Amino acid sequence: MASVLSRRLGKRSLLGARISAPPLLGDGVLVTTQVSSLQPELSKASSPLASYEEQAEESTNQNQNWLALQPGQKVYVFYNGQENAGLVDHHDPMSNEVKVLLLEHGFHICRKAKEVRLAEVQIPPLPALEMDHATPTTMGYSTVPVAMEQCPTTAPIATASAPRSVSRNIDVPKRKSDAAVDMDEMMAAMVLTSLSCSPVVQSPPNSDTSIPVSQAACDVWKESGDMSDGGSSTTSGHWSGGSGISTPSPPHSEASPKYTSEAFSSPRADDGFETDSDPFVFEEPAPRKRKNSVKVMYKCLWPSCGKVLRSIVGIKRHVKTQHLGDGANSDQRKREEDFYYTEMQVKEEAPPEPTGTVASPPSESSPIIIQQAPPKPETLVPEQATPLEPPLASSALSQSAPSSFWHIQADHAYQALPSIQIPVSPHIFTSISWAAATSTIPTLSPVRSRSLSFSEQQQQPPPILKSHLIVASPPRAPSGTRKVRGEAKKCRKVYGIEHRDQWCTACRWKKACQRFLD
DNA sequence: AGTGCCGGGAG
DNA sequence: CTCCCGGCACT
Repeated sequence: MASVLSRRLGKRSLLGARISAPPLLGDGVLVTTQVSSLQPELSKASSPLASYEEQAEESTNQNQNWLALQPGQKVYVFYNGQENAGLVDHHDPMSNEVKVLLLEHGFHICRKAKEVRLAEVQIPPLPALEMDHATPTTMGYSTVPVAMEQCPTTAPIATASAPRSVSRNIDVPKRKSDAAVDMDEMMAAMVLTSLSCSPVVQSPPNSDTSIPVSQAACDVWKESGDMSDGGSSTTSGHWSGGSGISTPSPPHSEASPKYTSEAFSSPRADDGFETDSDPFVFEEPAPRKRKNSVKVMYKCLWPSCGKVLRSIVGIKRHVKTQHLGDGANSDQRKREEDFYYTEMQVKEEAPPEPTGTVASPPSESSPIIIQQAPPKPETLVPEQATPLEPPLASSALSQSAPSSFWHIQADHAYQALPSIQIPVSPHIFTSISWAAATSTIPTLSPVRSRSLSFSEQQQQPPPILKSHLIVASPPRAPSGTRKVRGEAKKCRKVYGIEHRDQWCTACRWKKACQRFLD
């Protein structure tokens, strides 16, 4: 995960370079040598650098010559048919010409950047930065034009400080262009990211690095709230979803209050994930940062509504009153509301962004659902289905049978069930988390059998069907989950034990017969 | 006793 | 996941 992110960051911009360069090369170290020696271990240590390396490599092709052409840099140029050592006096990025002071001759010549060969193979510490942004490039040289006027003087100076010049040039960014800000933010993010990989060092470096850019960093967390949020939540959705799902769903509803409060009040994921490896560790910083500047809002998901409210209560009321109507079946309504709003993280100062945060983190929305979904699954599915498709005329029955179920072929239904049920729930719940959807699955089984029987019933007298279905669920509760024994003939009766191979699969497996449904 | 099928185990 | 079966509820 960390690597993914870092890769992503790396590609987006070169902050990686920015980050590592100043601290690493800052002190007049000869970039050429230093960097190369540092890089191996650095790249090992943190992925950001690795991506930086990629960048550097990529960049070498196009920018090989000029990107490192800093004033004072030692280069070779052809003059009078032979290669002469010289120092870069000025490199004009626009014309891509380089003014070089020939050491042997003591005067300047202009050469195309292509014709200039670097004295050493340099790994541009920051140049990567420049290649992405024209501004930085120009900026890096912003002082040069002045110096150019005084070429003679500049050159010697440059010579003296040649080794330094590169790094000096590199960590100049004093101005705060947008790009720079971005980079800072990204840089902070990356530093935090990479640092978070090593728990030991985690906190100290964190604070150190983030201090200068704390504000920016905050913004990053907020800005990329989508990204990191979405990313982390997406992933956390997977992780927590995975772990959450694996645990039995009943307990969920029991522990719901705890769950919910955790999810809402303190989004920090570290509590639960302490012992987990990188991915989880990585998540720590984000929630913390976010906690300060982001607040939770609730958005109505009702088509063409999009109302955003601050309180969960408010949104529920809104959904209930505005969209669901205060029906008699308040119990259903109560749960139904939950599916028509989504939690979203909103920057405190900014108004809720509909698009960015709409994708509500599954891991966070699930608690809501779980919290409030009392163990009464029958209504769950139907209720969800109703808004999506106009209520069917045939009353409670049709409501309780999602259309998807109807297409199940009786004979294969048993086998098809697992695959059908699962896809159906997410479809219905749309933005609802898998965890939630999954948690309902077990309890859904009753529905399954009912709807299945319904498909069978379509060929049979409706009255029976109706009564059966309506009565079915209540009676079942007292008698456990046992299905009422059907009257229809079953495979066993029809084919006999001797023709067991002709039984439907379910019958063979001693499951509810799918061929002769009641 | 016969039947239907849930829950769960084995591979 | 498929396949199987113990064991229970019901007839």
